[in-house]
Amino acid sequence: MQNLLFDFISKYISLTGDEWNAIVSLDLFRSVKKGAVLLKEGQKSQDSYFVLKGCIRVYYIIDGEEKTTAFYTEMDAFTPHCVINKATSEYFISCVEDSILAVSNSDMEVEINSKFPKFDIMCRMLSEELLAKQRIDFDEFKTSSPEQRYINLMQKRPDLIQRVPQHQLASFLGIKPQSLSRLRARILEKRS
Amino acid sequence: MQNLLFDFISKYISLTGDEWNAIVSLDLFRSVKKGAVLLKEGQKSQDSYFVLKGCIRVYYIIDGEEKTTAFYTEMDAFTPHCVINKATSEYFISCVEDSILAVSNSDMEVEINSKFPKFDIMCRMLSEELLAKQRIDFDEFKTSSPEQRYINLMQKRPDLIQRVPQHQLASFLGIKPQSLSRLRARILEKRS
DNA sequence: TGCATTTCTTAACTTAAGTGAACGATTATT
DNA sequence: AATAATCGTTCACTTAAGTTAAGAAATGCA
Repeated sequence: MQNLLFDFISKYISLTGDEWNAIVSLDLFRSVKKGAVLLKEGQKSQDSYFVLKGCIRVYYIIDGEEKTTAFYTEMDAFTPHCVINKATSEYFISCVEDSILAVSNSDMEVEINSKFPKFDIMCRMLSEELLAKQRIDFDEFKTSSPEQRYINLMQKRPDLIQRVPQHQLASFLGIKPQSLSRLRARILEKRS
Repeated sequence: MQNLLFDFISKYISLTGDEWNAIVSLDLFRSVKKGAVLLKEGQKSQDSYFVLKGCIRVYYIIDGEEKTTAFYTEMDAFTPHCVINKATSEYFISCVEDSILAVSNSDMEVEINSKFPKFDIMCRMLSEELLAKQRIDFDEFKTSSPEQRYINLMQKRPDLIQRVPQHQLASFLGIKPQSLSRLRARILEKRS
């Protein structure tokens, strides 16, 4: 399981044994049960996540309704907004499935980064890449209809459709669960 | 005008005279006329932008139609996707108004960053911040209706409504120009 | 296992966005 | 200054999403 993290980091920088040992010694790995809430609205946190196995989701509660806006799965990295701007969280994070995560807090990161400046470079590369990628996702969302978004999702993240409840998928696509049901029926209709 | 860039950088790191001189000597500042196209779909580029004055926009041409997805105004920094992943651009960038930009290319950045590692830290902080901020914007977009999005825009970026053509605003809000007209009339109706 | 809760789907109705077209108003172009 | 092109708005009509409600299926819990 640790190998996955090693492989991920190796995409950005090459690690010496010492550097890798420093990471391992941080004891980052956590098993988390399905349904567990990692962060609540209004809480403060310093934790960043890397998903080794499983799936976590970001959701808001607006007028008593859950609105899911993001899913992170295997090999996805995620630092909540509240960690960056040192405020209280505007959203919840919970586990969609039993998951294994690498959880690092910002103190650890400051320490590791000061010892190995290479990690700063990695973090920069990673967040620049994620920023540009997310920009494209956002653009795609803006420029397409709910039906197109669902079809895109089938192509780009087909696993999500299987492993995530429909009502969570719906708000992820920016619509209501009933609309998603209807839209799926419409697509099946067309295919036949 | 240069002061604006200095102030911006100072939000992240403190600069020595030498460091600031190194930046100034790069001769980054460009005047760009309204309507000028900075990047075309299919082109390669290494340029990142920082807006000192004016406004630039990102747009796609889909089925012959322009779809505007982003505006960058005073004190906004923007690195196109194609610079990060070294591919050809999937979108256009053009000038909404006569503008003054700081344009840096990645070679310069590599050079400056290797001389002054501090800049790597700044880039990391900046892109982490932008990533988290954009995540919130995306979430807000997903969880609200076109009408709510427009009302949000009135509060958060009222200048955009004044300085940008309606049809560009419309696709920025994920709708057609006619719908934006209608929606604005609806809001005025309610206020009276 | 049985009961309760949650989830998904379907349906009828309402509301708002998409579409195509027309119209002045503004802006560019020659 | 005259002409063309673009832009913003309005309208009538179509299409799809939101809403409310109901029922079936799946899930969780006792």
